[in-house]
Amino acid sequence: MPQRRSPGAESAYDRIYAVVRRIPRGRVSTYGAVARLAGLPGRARQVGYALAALRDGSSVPWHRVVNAQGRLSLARVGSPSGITQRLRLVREGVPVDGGDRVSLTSFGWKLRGRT
DNA sequence: CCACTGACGAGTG
DNA sequence: GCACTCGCCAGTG
Repeated sequence: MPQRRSPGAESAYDRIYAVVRRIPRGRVSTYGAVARLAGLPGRARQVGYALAALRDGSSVPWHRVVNAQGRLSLARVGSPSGITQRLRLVREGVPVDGGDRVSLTSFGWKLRGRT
């Protein structure tokens, strides 16, 4: 093991993963929102970087994170995982249109839990 | 150390 | 809705 971390000092990645794990099934959140909830306002890019570092089989529901426009960024960059993301979302009941977009208005994760 | 890239966001035209 | 700019930060060469 490389280095031991100081107690209470979690890495930014750990906090990001912790937030993503809290996104309810059938709902989606955005990179910016996750960053903010993780205590990293303005660092949405780092959220994307953290998710990109995830491996298959991780307990982090990364497919529930889309960009601020409601688009599947993964599909936008032509990544094959975009198909997986779309499939998983639809399977959870989140409709994805032909432009790889989801309605944040209806399915965006709101802490208020309004329906 | 510098330049470039990338699962992003907000602002402007 | 689209194109462009700037801000942010980690990783790579």
